[in-house]
Amino acid sequence: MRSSLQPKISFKQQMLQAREEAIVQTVNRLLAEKGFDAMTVDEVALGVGIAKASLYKHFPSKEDLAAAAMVRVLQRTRDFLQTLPATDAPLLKLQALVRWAMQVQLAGEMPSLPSQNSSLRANLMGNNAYLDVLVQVSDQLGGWIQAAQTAGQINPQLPAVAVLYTLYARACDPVLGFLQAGGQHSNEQIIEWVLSTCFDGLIAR
Amino acid sequence: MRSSLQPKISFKQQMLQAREEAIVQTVNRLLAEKGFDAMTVDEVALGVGIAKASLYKHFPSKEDLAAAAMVRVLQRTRDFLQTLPATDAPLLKLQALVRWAMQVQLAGEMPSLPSQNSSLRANLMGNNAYLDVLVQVSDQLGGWIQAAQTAGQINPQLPAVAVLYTLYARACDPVLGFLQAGGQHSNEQIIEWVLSTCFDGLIAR
DNA sequence: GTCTATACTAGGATAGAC
DNA sequence: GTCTATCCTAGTATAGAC
Repeated sequence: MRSSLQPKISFKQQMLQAREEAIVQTVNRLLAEKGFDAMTVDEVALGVGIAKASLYKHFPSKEDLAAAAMVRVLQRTRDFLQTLPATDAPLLKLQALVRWAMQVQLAGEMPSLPSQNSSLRANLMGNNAYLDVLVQVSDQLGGWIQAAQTAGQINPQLPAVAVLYTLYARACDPVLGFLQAGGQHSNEQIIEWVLSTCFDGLIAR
Repeated sequence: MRSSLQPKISFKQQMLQAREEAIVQTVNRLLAEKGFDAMTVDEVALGVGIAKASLYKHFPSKEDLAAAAMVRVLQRTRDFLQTLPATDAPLLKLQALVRWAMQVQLAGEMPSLPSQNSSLRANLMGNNAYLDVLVQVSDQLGGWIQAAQTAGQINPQLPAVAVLYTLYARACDPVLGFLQAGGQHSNEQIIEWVLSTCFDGLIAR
């Protein structure tokens, strides 16, 4: 009985999920392009090709739209981390992550939220899907950071949390965009330079 | 004849300048606290203690208010650079600058503008006072950077402009605020850590 | 769950008197 | 140049029909 109904339900759910995925993809692009404040819900609706009111049936507020995009990018991050060979040294994996995140940013797919906005922060802190995946990623990275410090690869004098924040910050470093705007260098070249400043520092080794 | 009138004119001008200085100071604080988008002109007027319309007699738009705050902080920067002993090594002066900028940020006095906002960028690019002092500071720093690279102190493989952007970026690095929000460490300690990641890198030396 | 049409508010900017 | 009062657009969110 139930099994004969399952396909229909599943189909409906798939449609719903596909629609929401389209929405979140548009939000992600707009957040990367213009940031949270400059992004308007009208633009999102236009980009998805549905009415604004329909958007609000899926997500109850603009903040929730942004949160969904953040969840998505964190899931992509978590998935990427899982593709890294367990045999690689922790430092190598951290560098791979930062390189990957910079590629995402230069490809215009890294959503950026204002770190100051309070209503947005409150919403995120009440969003369990967001908190869950953020903790997952942070735990994974935190483990690698401590291992790399114990192995003497990453400066053990730095608190692990400072290292973690630094890595997160590089993922949305404005330096990338500035260098790209100059138009003089390839994305690959830019990424290697910023990677170098991040891990090796400005001072010559 | 003229000389007997000068005091009165000068007094008026001084009052004007003092009023505008008070405005810019308030704008600076609000920009540091909440950023450009979240700052409202009403708040500025309230903070200064004058009517909003009066504000618009001094500055024709919100963008011009922000520009004035940026000019002010760049002038402070230029003045700070001039206090550095000419005998100091270029690298030492660059480190002193970054340390100073971080102190300013942690003191809540570093105005932060969204690097994406287009109307704001257009306004800044048409503001000669801003461009002038920006060029002054950038030229000064650019000279030190190249000298430090020639001396083999700063990694000569990096383009000077990449180094310059990196220094500017550290001045408004969100990592500082995150670490400060943790409430675990002193401002001095936080600054030394971020300075270390900036110049020495994450990898142990 | 999608649409059109609209409510409502915040916030940048201005009018006009003094 | 300062004020009070107001305009007006943009933008979030919702009502109500289908």
